[in-house]
Order: sequence, then C-alpha cells, then structure tokens
Amino acid sequence: MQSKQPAGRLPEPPSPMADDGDASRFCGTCAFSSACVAAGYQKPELAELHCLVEHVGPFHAGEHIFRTGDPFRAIFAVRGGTVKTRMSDREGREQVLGFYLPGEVIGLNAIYPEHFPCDAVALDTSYFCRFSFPAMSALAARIPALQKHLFRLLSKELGSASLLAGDHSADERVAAFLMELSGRYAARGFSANRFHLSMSRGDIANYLRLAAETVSRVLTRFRSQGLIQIEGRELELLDPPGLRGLGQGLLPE
Amino acid sequence: MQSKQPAGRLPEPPSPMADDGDASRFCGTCAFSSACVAAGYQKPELAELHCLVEHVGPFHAGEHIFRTGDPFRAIFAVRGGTVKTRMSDREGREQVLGFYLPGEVIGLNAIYPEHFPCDAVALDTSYFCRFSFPAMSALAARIPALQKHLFRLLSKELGSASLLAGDHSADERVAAFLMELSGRYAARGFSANRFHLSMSRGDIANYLRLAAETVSRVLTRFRSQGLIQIEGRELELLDPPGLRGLGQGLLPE
DNA sequence: GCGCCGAGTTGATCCTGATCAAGGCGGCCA
DNA sequence: TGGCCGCCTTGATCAGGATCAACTCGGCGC
Repeated sequence: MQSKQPAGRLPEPPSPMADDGDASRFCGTCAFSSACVAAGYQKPELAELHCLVEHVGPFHAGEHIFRTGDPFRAIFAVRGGTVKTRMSDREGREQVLGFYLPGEVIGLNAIYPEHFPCDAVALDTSYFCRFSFPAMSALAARIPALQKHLFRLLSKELGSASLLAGDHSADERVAAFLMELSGRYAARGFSANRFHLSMSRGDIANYLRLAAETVSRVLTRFRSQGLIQIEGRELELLDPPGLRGLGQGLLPE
Repeated sequence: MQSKQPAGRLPEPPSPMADDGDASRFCGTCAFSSACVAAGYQKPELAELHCLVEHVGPFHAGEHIFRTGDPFRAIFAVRGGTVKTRMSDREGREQVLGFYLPGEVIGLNAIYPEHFPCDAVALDTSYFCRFSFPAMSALAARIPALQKHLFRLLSKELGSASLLAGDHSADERVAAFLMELSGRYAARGFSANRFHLSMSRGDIANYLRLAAETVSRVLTRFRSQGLIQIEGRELELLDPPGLRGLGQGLLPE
C-alpha cells in the first residue's frame, strides 16, 4: 500500500523527475533556466550557470540533504523526488516546514543565519542541482534576470509561508493542502488530479498542525463525500472545485 | 489608559523614532545604512542610496501605507511608529501577518506577485523611507553589500514566518511574542524590558491565532505570576528568563 | 512460517481555547 | 454633562481536535 516509488503504479505523470534535457547536462525544468530563457539570455549565460551547478544525488528516503547547523554554502533545486524540511525545538518535537517538489528550491532560509536553520530530508529517491550561493550571488550581479529571479523566489516563499499562518479548520487545511499540491504538480507539467503523496499522514498532519488521526479522518470523509479517491498514498482529486471551495479560506482575496 | 503615543509616558526609550542623524537626511538607524557602513562603503554609495530614497509620512493611526492589490513599486523602511500588515480572505476575516518597528522593512512579500498581497496599516503616527524597488535592484547589482543585504532581509523574514507555524499553547505564544518584541526593540537601541504595545489585544490575538479574550487572560495571569507588569498597553518585563522559558518551544534549537 | 514494526484507520474520552455574555473604563462628541 | 463607542476584562459554556487505545494491514528479517 505504501510502496515507495512504485515505478509502474503512477498512472499519468511521466514520474516526477525533471528530465536532464540538453546535452549540456542542464535540467529542462530547472528552477533557474527560466530566469535566463524568459529574459532572452541564451547559451553564454546558461553556460555560466553550468559552471556553478553541481548535480548531486541520489539521496534515498530518509537521508539528509543538509542538517540543522550545517554551514550555508549552497542552495538546492530539486531535480527529482520529494523533500521535507523540518525544525526541531529543544524538546525534540519536530515541526515540518514544507514539502518540495521537482523544480522547487530549498535552502533559501539559510541565507540570513548563514547556517541551515532546518533539516532537509528526502522522502523519495531524490536528485538535486546544487548552486554555490556565493558564486550565484556574484553571477546575479551581472545578470539582472537572475537577480530578479532570486528576489522573486524568496518573495514567493514568503507569501506561501503566510498561508499556513491563519487559524483554519482541519477540513480547510487538508483541502487547501491537496489543492496546493495539485497546483504545484500542474505547474511543473505533472498531472493536477492524480498524484502520489510522498509524505506520510504524520508528516502531512505535522505540516498542517493537526494530529495524524485527524488527517486520516478528514481524508476518509472526503472520500465518502466523493471529493477524492485515495488508496494508501495514491490520490485522485474527483471534485477539485469542491475542494477549492472548502479550502478557499486559506487563500487570499 | 490607551492614549496613543503618550509622548511623556514612555519611560526610558528616547521614543521609538529613528533619528534623522546626518545632514544628508539619511536615517542613522536606517535598515540599509548598515549594508554600506558594515562593508566599508562610505559617502559615494550612501549618496546613491539617497537618490532613490524618499521620506514619506506622517501616517496616522489607522491610515494605510499600502493596500492589497496596489501595484508594487517600492519597499518601505519604518523610520518611526509601528505598522501591522494584514490579509483578508474573501469572507472578510482579517489575518494579521506581522508588526513592524522602526528600522524594519515592509513590502518584501510583494516582489513576487508584483502587487501588494496585504494591507499595511499604521498603528502609531508613523514615518517611512520609501525605496523604489527597480532602482534599488539596479543599485544592488553594482553594490554587492546591498545585494547581500536584500537577500538577508528576505531570508530573515522567511525564518521568522516559520516561527509562528508551530502548534503551541496560548502561554507559549504570548510569552514568545513578548520576548520577540523585546529583542527587536533592544536590537534597535530601545529598552528591552519596558515598552509600549502599539497594537490592540485583538491585533495581538489575531497575529498569534488566539481569541482576544485568551490573550487578555494570559496577560492577566502572567501579571499575577510576577512575570510582567502591564497596565493598558504599557508593559514591563519583570522576569525575562521566565518568559523565555515559557516561550522557548517556539524557538529553534 | 512466525513475529515484529511502522503506517494507517477507527472509536472513546478529554481538554484547551473559542464563543457567548455581561460589565467596566476612558475618550470623544453633541 | 450625558451618552455613545471601542477596548479590555472576567465569567460560563461549548466544541473541535488532541490524546489514548485498540486493531488491521503489509513488509521484512529470522
């Protein structure tokens, strides 16, 4: 039921892995290529990004990409797999900060403290592009589009952090969580209505500040209401508008 | 009891207003001057910052610095006074995102959407430095320290956003809130143990995702336990270590 | 085969904090 | 001066979700 990465089980999506694309080893769906392409930059600047990117992985489920306290030297773009970030307070209680899908970037919250304030743990077998941050900053000073892209990445994450801030019911939270995942998969070219939940119910609950039992109950109810089909971690959204309605309390005007 | 800005009431702090300092009209405690000074940049670069800064205000309590949906053109550093930012969902429920003190910067979460995703409302009579963001980006590309400073500002706000994320008791939240305010006042040169709460109990409650009644009860209890002295909005921390202990659940390892 | 273990589900009970309600206090304006 | 209104406080009740507990299921190692 919760086989990890059941290669043949995922139905429509070509498997959540950003293809390597071109011969130059640069990811087609890279989190940064758009910064160059969209601004009309071509080969030369891409080549400069190549110089400072380093492909790392695979990391297997449960392995750390970085740990709390590690000195901050680079940010990571997810090429394939899924990651959770988490903090632990001094009583050892874990707090999941976020989940990251292919094409998304982790480590931005380490710029200010200059060491990672959280752990990053692979939920799947995962691959990354590692970008030296000092090198990237220097490049950003020469490529306005890259600088702008970095500002936007940071600002975007600020916005999503405040979504979780509101006090909302368990139903609202779970519905909004599913719709948000759906949107992010869709934005990366995967199926919006059918995907695999790489994280456990416990992780979802922790992220949404609910108990695992509550998440389980809500999902069961959503299924009985015909909003979703779910079996283990395989999910299908049957009524996206309905879910959106439930979750809209978390979304801005 | 809740006279707004009772000029003579505040005891130690020289009044929470960043002094204008030098003859060139640049704030001594400006959120950005440190970027130049710390990196050894002097007059020339400061002069360039002058070109793109604009002093605005006063805004009186309740007035908007910007509104949800306004096109994003600039960020604002608080020179004096206090600001709250808030979002409203479509049912009209308000969600307070944060409070900003002199020397802090608002508007960073508007970079990505390119329009302000929230309102900014003055709680006090307030003054600001307005920085054109396009101009600032251009300058940042030429002044590495400024670019770094912007990255750090964004990253820092990311970190503080995730503090609120955890599920914590009312006591923990209120204690951590008071200690955080204390630390921020201290960082700006004001008294750490004695300050004025510019925001209503309702605003505090909304920010902490509690009911106003709960905040009131917790403060009353803290007072009866000898942790604080509070009368209206005048606050004194009597036992900072005790408060820190209560609130440490919200703080990272 | 057996037993262990972790993830997930479901049921019963409890508790924190929300909600409802009433009243005090001070500021402000007619 | 009186009356209104917001903010704050305090008390009584309620409810959503946490917690405790029991059970299923599938994987895995011996």
